[in-house]
Amino acid sequence: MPLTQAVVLDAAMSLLDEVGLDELTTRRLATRLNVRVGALYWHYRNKQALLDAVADRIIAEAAATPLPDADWPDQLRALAGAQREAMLAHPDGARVVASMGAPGTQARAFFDRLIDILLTTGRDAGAAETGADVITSYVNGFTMEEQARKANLLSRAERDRAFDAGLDVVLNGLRHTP
Amino acid sequence: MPLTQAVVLDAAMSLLDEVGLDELTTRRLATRLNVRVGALYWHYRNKQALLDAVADRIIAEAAATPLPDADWPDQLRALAGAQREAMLAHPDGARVVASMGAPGTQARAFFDRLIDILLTTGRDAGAAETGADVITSYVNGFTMEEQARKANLLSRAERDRAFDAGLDVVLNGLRHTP
DNA sequence: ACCTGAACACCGTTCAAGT
DNA sequence: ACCTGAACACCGTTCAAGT
Repeated sequence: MPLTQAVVLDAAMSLLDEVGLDELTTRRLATRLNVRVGALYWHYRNKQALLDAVADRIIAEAAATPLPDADWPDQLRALAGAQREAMLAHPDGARVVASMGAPGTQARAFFDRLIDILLTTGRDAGAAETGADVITSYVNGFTMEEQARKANLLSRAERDRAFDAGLDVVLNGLRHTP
Repeated sequence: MPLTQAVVLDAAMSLLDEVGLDELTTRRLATRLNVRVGALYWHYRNKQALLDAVADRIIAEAAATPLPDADWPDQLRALAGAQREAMLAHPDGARVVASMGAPGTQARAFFDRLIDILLTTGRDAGAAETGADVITSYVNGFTMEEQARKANLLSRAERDRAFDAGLDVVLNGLRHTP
């Protein structure tokens, strides 16, 4: 049967999981799909478009996480944690997400969930956006650093503690910023 | 005269400034230095080692910023702002810093300045490290996103306001976290 | 010590031509 | 509509040999 965007994307995801971003090449991907390289360009305009789809699929795992029946800081904690998990679940996941050319549907959906929670705290739209920005910047910055440099130095438990401690600072900031 | 690490690094910096990270290739760099590609490998083990040096030089601009004679939140603000400026001053600066393989002398020096300021607030070593981590994660995460996706959508003034608003949240968090 | 010459094993992208 | 064949214009890295 012919290739589809979804089939190419699935193959790209498993190639990423097996070899990491630097070895995720269009040629390897084509070989894996039993197709010549040029065929990929019928389904994705270029490699970056494919990587954007990969990023959005990673974020989809976080965007789908159920909200706990708890207060807003714990809800934000759940989403922030899910976003970190989703990126850590794939080699170079944070780098793929950070190098995204344009936010996809899932990225927007995830961001909107943060906004919605923050709006329940009596913030106006601007303050909610600031809050969502701080959280995503912190999560992406932390996880990028973690995956690039700390994963082989610190245990997973130590990194979890560091992430949670930093997130507490951010959430305390949101509590005390109008 | 023969090449040195410093000469190669200088050329790499100006090539980055002119063409960006994706076009900063060892071959272009060699051409610019009037040398064959292989010569670079006498001075740097590989391309990543050179990029690490580039990253450390970018951070050097922030690490050298003078501390204002102000309270600790304003001092942290100055350092965080300088780090963002340093990355924004070069195309893909945030991506270069975030993709750093190992922190160099300047990265450590910058981090230590954050730690020192946080230690003046009565925090213990662990809490100071958490604080420095939150700040660098936020600054790197924000600037990465900014340079990759927002620079052409929002004006510099709008992005400055967004950065400052988020930084205020982080600093309020530090104020209200023991 | 420092660089050249030359090779090795790759890349991403395009596009006429096939089916 | 979807893919092949084949090319174009590159990559990063290594290393014997030169100076």
